[in-house]
Amino acid sequence: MALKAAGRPSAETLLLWEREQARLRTRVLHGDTEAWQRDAAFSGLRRVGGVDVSFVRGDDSRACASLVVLSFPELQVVYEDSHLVRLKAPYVSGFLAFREVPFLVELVQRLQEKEPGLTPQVLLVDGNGVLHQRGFGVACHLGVLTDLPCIGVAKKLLQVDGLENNSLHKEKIMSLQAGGDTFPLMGNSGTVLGMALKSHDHSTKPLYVSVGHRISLEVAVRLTHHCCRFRIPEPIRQADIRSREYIRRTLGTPGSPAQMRARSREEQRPKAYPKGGPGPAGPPKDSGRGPSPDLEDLQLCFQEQQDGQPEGTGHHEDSGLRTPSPPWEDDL
DNA sequence: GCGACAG
DNA sequence: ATCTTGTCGC
Repeated sequence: MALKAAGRPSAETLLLWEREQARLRTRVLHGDTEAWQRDAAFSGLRRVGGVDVSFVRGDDSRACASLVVLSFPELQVVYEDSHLVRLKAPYVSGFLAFREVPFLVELVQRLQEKEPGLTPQVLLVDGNGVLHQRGFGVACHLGVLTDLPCIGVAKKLLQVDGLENNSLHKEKIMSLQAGGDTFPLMGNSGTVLGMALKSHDHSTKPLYVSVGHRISLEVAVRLTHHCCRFRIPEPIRQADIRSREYIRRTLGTPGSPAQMRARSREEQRPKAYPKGGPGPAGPPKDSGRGPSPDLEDLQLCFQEQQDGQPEGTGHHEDSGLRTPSPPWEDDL
């Protein structure tokens, strides 16, 4: 009865999934249940978790699930667990949780067994909460199954209940001024399903924050903003970076053009230099350099330039004069 | 046939 | 979700 990780689930499966979502939905706790959520400075909040799943390009059944815990408000990683997993369900919009959530629950359980003292007081989840076709996105699903406060943070607007990424929506985005600015996402039903959040001053694309479990929308938005050193909140960003890094290091990307080129370069070059140091025209690369400034951040910002609008200012022709706020820092 | 489509 | 180019600045 094991589902293939690729291919569309049958209509019967989708009906079962819908019933499961409806059943679990009754267990969502709305509103703030923790003392720190009521405090203007989040006093008492010490640990914020983030989860993410990264995928193997050529393989539709393997992925890496990561859970990280960060100190608050410092946002330093104090726990990480990355695990290679075998996917059992395909991605279907509206049913993301059935693909990812089993592994996320397992990561939380492992943490509670090994390091219960590091259990996060709130979890930021890549995806939506109640901003969902049936009001039960992955952040609600994970929240109910773990009973941890959860916040849904999506990078794209899920167009449900009349919400549309149309010109009016884009106007509202452009009207956002400073980091922390928001506008409500009101469905046809008249309910506010979530908030669009400008996560920092120079971010073009907003985040779409919605409630998962045991937290109010206002607190969810304010906390998400407090977690943003760059566009993506640090807990999710660290989980993303670490899960991708795990895949890159263990599986590489066999077969990809870039990997093939990298491999042939690697084979032609001697791995050790027994005598003369680095070969003929080999300037000593970086000898005593400290950790170079977040290389990962640059990758994220390029991704934004891809799925975002081409951002007409992305030229380098305006040399010399001014360096206002480079458009490519959007994801930093 | 066409548009939509969290991750 | 995944891949991808090249460039500036410290």
